[in-house]
Amino acid sequence: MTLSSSTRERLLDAAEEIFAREGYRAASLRAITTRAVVNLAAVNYHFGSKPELLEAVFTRRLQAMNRARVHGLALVLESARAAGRPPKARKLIEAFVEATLEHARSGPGERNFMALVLRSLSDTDHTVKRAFEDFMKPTFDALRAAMAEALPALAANELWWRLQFALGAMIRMHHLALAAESGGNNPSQPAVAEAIRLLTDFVHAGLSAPPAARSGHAASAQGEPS
Amino acid sequence: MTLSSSTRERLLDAAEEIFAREGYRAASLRAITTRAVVNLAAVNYHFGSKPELLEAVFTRRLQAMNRARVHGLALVLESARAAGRPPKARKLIEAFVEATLEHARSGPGERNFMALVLRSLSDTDHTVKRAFEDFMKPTFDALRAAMAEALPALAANELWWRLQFALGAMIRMHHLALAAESGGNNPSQPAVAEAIRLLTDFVHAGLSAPPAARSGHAASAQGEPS
DNA sequence: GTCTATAGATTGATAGAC
DNA sequence: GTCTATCAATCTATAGAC
Repeated sequence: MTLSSSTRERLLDAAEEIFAREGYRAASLRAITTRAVVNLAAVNYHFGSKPELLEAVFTRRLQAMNRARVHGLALVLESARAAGRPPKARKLIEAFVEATLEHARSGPGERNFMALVLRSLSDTDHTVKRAFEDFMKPTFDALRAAMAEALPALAANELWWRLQFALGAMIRMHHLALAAESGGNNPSQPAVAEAIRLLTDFVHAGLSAPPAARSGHAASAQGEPS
Repeated sequence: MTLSSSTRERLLDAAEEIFAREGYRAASLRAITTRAVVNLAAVNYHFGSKPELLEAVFTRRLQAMNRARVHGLALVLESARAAGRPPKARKLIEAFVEATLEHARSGPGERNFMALVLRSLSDTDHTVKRAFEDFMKPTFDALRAAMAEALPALAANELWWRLQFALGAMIRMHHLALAAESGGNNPSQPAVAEAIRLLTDFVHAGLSAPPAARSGHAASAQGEPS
């Protein structure tokens, strides 16, 4: 933890790291302030409370992260439009996955933040859920809109679910990569690069599979609530 | 919480439920003993400590759950062998997913336990990780062995990753179903049934996609450590 | 803005009567 | 086996000196 930055930022860095490693609930303000080499009372002075500190950690990096992903999608859409043809599903997946990983590796802070995001995806703590609620949505919507152009044959409901499955596969890869990384046994960089390629293949095949034959009730055509 | 069962079992039931809902760390022994209508000191008397209580919760249902899944796979393998042909990947997926869901719905206790398993998959707490460590492995190995017969063209490494992606998709479906279920807005039973069918389609397409063209280094042919 | 000191609540665990 | 009572540790948050 560099002492050159302000107390406020050192607190955000330390919180990001410890929330990611220990989880929101298990992380104590004492551990965070100690890591930040800052007085315990500074949290209350600068942020007010522990929940507000978590919120500040999120808002600091969310914009940049989502912008990187949506930008990656936009590039693919643009070049497809310029060529007068629909975008390719595979290109969109690659853009999304690569933008995410590239951003997550752009610095140590971003790396910690990615770990925190991953954790938060399955954290059921009330505070975490609320702070994280609107995070995936704009990005997911952008992905869905782009993918709808690439796969016009899919019903809205079917596309929604397939994208959720794709997200699940992607999240699992991140989990395994992160666990191997911090778990001591180094999976070596090439293995991760290989995994990304395998992920793209898998997800692409799943998304591009022929639409399910409608077996009766078409009532499930509308998207999910959330 | 029925009062007809023993103190020990009422504690296990209550712990299962509250660990699943609040998470291991956030769940207090007071909340658990209150729910079980049992004295606070009973936890220490019957199990010794909080970690040991968690372990007892796991071991109570693990066997039955994994047996149901492995049995589902075995049935498919058997009938394929009887017919003298390799098993179908789709049948294996269906068997695995259905055995899991069927078991998870076989009773209120099993339902809670499934929620706890889901939580534990991404819990980074030391105690939870240790208690959960060897849980997925035997089942995953059975799935991998069966699937290797169905998809002999895939390299071991590639099959390993694809199965992990498939698991990720499955886990995500469970997460969404569970969140919708406990989140008030009822996704209606048919929607979940539809999701299972869509999941099977997605996963099957991903698993059965043609093997990746080996792009140079064949060093990644061995399976992952864990 | 940063510090010390501490309030106030909650936790896991246990001693000892019954 | 079950109870009451309580210890010791830990937590978030805050009051008030500097």
